[in-house]
Amino acid sequence: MECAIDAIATLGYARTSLAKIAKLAKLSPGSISYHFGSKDELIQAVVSEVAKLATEMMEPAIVAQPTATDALRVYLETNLEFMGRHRKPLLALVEIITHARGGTDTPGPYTAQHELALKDIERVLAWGQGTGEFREFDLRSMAIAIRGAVDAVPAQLLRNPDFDLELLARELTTLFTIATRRQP
Amino acid sequence: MECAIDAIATLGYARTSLAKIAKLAKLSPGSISYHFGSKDELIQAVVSEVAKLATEMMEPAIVAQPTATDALRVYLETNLEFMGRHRKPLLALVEIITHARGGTDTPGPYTAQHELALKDIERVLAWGQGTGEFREFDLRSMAIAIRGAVDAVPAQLLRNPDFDLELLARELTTLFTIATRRQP
DNA sequence: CGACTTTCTGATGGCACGTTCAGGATTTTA
DNA sequence: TAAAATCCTGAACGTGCCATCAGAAAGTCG
Repeated sequence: MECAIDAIATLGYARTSLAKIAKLAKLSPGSISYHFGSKDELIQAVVSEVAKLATEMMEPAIVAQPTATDALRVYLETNLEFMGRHRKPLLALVEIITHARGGTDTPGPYTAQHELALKDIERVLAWGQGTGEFREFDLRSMAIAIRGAVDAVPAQLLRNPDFDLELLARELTTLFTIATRRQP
Repeated sequence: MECAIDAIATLGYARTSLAKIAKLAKLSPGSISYHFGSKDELIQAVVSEVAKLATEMMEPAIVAQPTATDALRVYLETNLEFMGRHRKPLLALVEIITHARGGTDTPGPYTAQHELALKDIERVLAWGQGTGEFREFDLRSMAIAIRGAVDAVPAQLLRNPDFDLELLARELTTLFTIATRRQP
């Protein structure tokens, strides 16, 4: 799985084959099929692992915040911090999620996950509107903007490895703090 | 090319083959190679066509605005309007851009295009900061947030065809108007 | 030490892909 | 209408892919 992450993050999803992963792991191609059954199961295993790692790192810090404004700030901070700390796993995850498409009919296996991420944000936003911290706005639209900003980061990271994540984290928190708060 | 757009938008980039496109166009596979030389050239032709269509539709309206605030608003409006009007071409374009990766070394053919898009936004933002309409913020960070929000839309559109683009356009313009303006 | 399970190998089959090509069909030109 | 240019076909080739499998290798246990 480590080598699979490495391969996907380096080569991209499309160019990653079991043979390439096997070479990285110094194994024969058949050996991977033996352990994981199929390529899809290997991919699924990688997704589960990284997603678990991410939520374990982020969720506790977020729900511990006293106000919605703080929760939103910590949401952005922990997300970007995770990207800095676990670059390769994250890039692999993004590669997989953006490239995996269900058949013509099936809705695709990871769209549900994205929907869940939006719902998480909406919950924080609804909280802030409930307490009066936030102004009135459409929950879904604001959630899309927030998640969109976060999802844009991996591409930047891929292009420029020296990208300043801390600066972006500060800017995004002030940006969305201003954009969500009740106006004076 | 029309059928190529249709195929990519419907099936996704990975599942689109020359054979599938040929079937849609009621042609034989060889015929496509005859006209375009290679698959890459066909893809390139699609990208050029759609990109030209997009810039022709959006750029004049944006540069005609008197203030940076207006320009930013129109930037968001025209972008989302284009997505509503030309859904399939846009989805195809996004599929291609996000899925095309250069070799391990080459930087990828379309990353430059994305960088250009960010630079365009930064120019508007710098204008607004120069005139004093906008507060001080990091240009790149704000541009990433804006572009990220716009780029998140196609995925939504794919998931929910009845998505309310006009509502989103209104919400995003107020969001970023508030986020960029000089504070009272 | 010998039997059993677990792990691995490397060749194999079947498949889809992009591309090529000789030749037939169609349209344009003279 | 005859010749020439253009367009198209459908089969063929080479490649890379995932999955399979008989058997070798390594580890485990009575």
